Amino acid sequence: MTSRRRERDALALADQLHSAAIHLLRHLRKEDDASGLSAPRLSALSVVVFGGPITLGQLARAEQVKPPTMTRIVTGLEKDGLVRRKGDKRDRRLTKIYATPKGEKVLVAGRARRVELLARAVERLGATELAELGRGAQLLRELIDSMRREQ
Amino acid sequence: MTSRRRERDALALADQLHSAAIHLLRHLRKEDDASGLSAPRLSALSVVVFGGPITLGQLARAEQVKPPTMTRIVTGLEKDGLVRRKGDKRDRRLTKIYATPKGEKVLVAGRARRVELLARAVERLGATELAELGRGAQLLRELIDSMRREQ
DNA sequence: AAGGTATCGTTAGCTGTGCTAACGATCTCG
DNA sequence: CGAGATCGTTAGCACAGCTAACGATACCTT
Repeated sequence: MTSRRRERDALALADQLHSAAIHLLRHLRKEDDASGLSAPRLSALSVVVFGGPITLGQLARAEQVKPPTMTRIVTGLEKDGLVRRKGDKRDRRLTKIYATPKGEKVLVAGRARRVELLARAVERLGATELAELGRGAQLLRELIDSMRREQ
Repeated sequence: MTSRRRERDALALADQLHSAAIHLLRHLRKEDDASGLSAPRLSALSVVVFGGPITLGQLARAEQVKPPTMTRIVTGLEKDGLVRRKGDKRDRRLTKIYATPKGEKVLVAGRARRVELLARAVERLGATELAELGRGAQLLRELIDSMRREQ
């Protein structure tokens, strides 16, 4: 029965991916700390910087988080001057989040520091492995997107 | 300069992996919650179940966490009857952690539920993509191991 | 044998992230 | 105008991560 085998493979792979994600983040968290930004803040700031002005609710959805959680993340970023809140003129229920110049700078610097460890490890790979891992990352992203759509 | 390009590729890849890990865990956390076990507890329980009796310190190192953190994780698992502490006869400073039968059962059930969402998504892949993603997962694990060995 | 040092696990206390419930403010639509 | 929907915030809970400090135990050197 080949479907049995497929299912077992899928389960084993899912488990490996889960475990890898946990351990990867534990390593990178140390680098995040060096920049003074936690992983969730860095991730949210990244969305704001690259996704332009965005409402808090949209940001929460983008980060797969409930609004109260995003409120505090944004508050933390704002306290550090990386982001600022601005009410929407049209709909005054909305809070738009803008990246400050400092926020953009810190993001770039933080990102470089954050991925340095991982990038150093990546650089030790051969060209073939680099391509294979890149393909894996792409597939993983697509997988996550498909999970989100299914929900 | 080809090294420039390599560096840029490595950085972009590191960034993708980081982002993917964050979003993957956010999705799976919902399934973890359904089993009553958080991701760190599930991960620690898994090590105990499959890694046999183990000291708290070894468990902390295996999970890339400081001892006080592991103390609380184990306390939570013990309170749920999934694990039990037992002093080592030889070296009475050590606390050995044992999985209970209930712990083993819960791990299996929790794991199945946890990876179901991810496995469903994985099963939608073609055979080629499945193999590619498997290769990516393997490389990622090796990458993490090499990061751990580095420092 | 004894005393100093090292190791192990725990406790205490801080920060940050996640949630739900409830609320006030605002918009929308009948 | 008023009822209901939507948005962000506040309050309060649980958990996970850390450092610092401590008691208990083991080890080692004298």
